[in-house]
Amino acid sequence: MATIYDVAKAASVSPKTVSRVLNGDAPVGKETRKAVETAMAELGYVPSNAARMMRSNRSGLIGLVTGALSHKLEPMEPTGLPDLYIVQGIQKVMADSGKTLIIADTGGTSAKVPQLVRTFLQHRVEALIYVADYHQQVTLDTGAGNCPVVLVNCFDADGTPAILPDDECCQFELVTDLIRSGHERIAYLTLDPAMVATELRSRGYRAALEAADIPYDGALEIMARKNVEEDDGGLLQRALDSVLALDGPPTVICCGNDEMALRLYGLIRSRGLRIPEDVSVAGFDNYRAIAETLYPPLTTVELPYLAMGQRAAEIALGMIKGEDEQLAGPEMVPGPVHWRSSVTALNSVTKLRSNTGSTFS
Amino acid sequence: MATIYDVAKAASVSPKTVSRVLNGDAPVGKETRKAVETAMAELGYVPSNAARMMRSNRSGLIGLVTGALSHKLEPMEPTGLPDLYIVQGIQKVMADSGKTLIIADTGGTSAKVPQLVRTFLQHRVEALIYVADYHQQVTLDTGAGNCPVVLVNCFDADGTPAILPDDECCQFELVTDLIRSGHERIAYLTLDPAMVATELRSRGYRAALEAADIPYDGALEIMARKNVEEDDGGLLQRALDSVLALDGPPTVICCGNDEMALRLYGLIRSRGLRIPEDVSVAGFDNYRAIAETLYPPLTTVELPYLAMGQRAAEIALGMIKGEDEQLAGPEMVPGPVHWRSSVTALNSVTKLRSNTGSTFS
DNA sequence: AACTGCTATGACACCGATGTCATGACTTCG
DNA sequence: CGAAGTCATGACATCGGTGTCATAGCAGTT
Repeated sequence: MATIYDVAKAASVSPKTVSRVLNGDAPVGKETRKAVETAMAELGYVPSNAARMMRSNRSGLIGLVTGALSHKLEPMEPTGLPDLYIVQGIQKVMADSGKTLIIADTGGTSAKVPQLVRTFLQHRVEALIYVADYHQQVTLDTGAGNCPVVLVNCFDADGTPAILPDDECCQFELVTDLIRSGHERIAYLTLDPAMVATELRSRGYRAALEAADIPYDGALEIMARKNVEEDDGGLLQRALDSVLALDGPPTVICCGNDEMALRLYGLIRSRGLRIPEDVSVAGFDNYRAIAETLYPPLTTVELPYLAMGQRAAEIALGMIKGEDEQLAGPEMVPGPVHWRSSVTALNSVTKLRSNTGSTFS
Repeated sequence: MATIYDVAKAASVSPKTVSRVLNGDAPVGKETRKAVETAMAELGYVPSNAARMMRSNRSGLIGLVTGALSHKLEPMEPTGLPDLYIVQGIQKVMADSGKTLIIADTGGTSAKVPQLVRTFLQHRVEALIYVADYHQQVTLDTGAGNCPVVLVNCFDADGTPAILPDDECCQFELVTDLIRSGHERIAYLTLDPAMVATELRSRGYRAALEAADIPYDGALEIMARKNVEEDDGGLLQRALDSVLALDGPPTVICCGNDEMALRLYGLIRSRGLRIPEDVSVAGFDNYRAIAETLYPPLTTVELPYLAMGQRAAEIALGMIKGEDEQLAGPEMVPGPVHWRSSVTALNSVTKLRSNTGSTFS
């Protein structure tokens, strides 16, 4: 690989002059510049980041630790593929800032994290971003020293900057939209309560009811999914039977995620009911392969993973620049409701329903 | 950040001795070693890869160019998320070899590739891997010079080493398994013929029929999906009607992918038919969120994305080591059939069907 | 005793960039 | 015309490690 000295020799100038052409930080004669550029092209010269970094101490690298690449091997997927969208958001912002992402995967074992962080520090990353595969609390033993750290889709007890999906707000918006469409008996089949998101969404569900002066009916909110092998879908089936048997059966059923909704479609139809004429269904995650492919297409909420990734990247960049806007705790990012035909309007003023609070479609 | 000199001073030894402790490439006295290790721990010393690289010329970095992170923003997803599994496979092998992955995303614009490659070369990556989001031909203007390049899920005209899914073999295995189960009238609803995979799979389908002495009936093989906005699913509906109206209707319907199968479930049931009692269904991709969630679970083929990634990484590592086992063209990797209850056996000798050719379950 | 061989360590140059400072040519101004 | 300022360029040190070679101490050999 050609070095700056080779180029200098070929162009009959000093290495420093080549450096000046490269960085444009000092005036260079027209002739000289042309000679240098020719030499560079002929030799296929590409400057070495390593050498450059030794003086400047700026690696241009951002370290990203995630389980995104491995967690899909696990049998249980609590949600869709949030982390990938997050990584995507981060990548986009970083690329626009001229930073290069270096990625390491935990392989599902958080014990590997310190090792991975060490590797990153060896490469002198300018910031570290940790992306979790679902909304959870973590205890990160980074040993990252003074390297900026941002958590995404997770938070810790030490007030490390964190970007989180606003599960509560999302569920609130969805249920509020349902209420605007005339629904009042709204069932909610929840995910495993062990998940942080479950509790948050439940709050959003209740808050929306309360805001509309609809009394909360505990019989309508049922846990219908457990993250254990024994849950073969039986929970969902029983939950459905339970709410349908109520005196005032629900006109719409909210699901903890889109996969649950997909199963529910089958269960509802096998009971001879139509969607949405007899009962409406709403999901969560906007898992498009499901939500858009189902018939009728599924009304669901999109967690703002892409936006979260972007925001996390912005925060990280800010911390690199030393801006003191360091948020000392979690920042919640809301996401939009995707209204599709799996939910029918019970009143005629459908148009009242608008995309409140959504920042993107 | 502490340097090797700081450590040397703290331990009252020469920098070179610290280096020896780090790399274990020469004997170091017990006492001395302990002193150095203590100093390193106290100072939180992490060696700089940049400095190390300047002498050794080994960056420990592997460059990965992909559209994996952005293509899911596109409205049309021809297949599942193959590239992610590929990246996962690569990551795993590279991590095991102590290499760090640096990732850049094309953002869907292949025009960005030269720029990305340049960045990688600046970081002196030891190899470049390009991952496409679906099986296709590419023309890569890398300008990578003498840096090893491996293509995954795509190939070019120059004989660059490439790892490809064996679409033909996969479809062959699936159809052969169907035939073993007693099916003879096997419909095949294909994807857009513009895709490389479509033609290959079609060949596999016909080869399986031929191997079993079942005459090929063109009326059973219908294009049912086009990658254009106008295709709202109408093609699939008409294709289904068409095969069901035949004199000898199919006993099993193969789909170009799992999403198509998901839609087909709905269409078949809306015609009052049961799956698999009245007609069996098979998919393609083993898109688990769909295949395992549907009721009944979907028989489908898994393209060996993970294995492809691993293989690509191995090839790349081999090229780095300078091994001459360089394959000069594409290498095809087969994948396993996942047999689930969406296909019924028409004969009683179900047990004949075994996981032929599958290397993993 | 002189020599060989091994262990443990340090001095020093070097990798490929860039920051600092110096220098020579030329312009501009009082 | 001489002083001051600008432009274009180069010499040299430096960043943080590692390769090479030298050296000193201490067996073991003959």
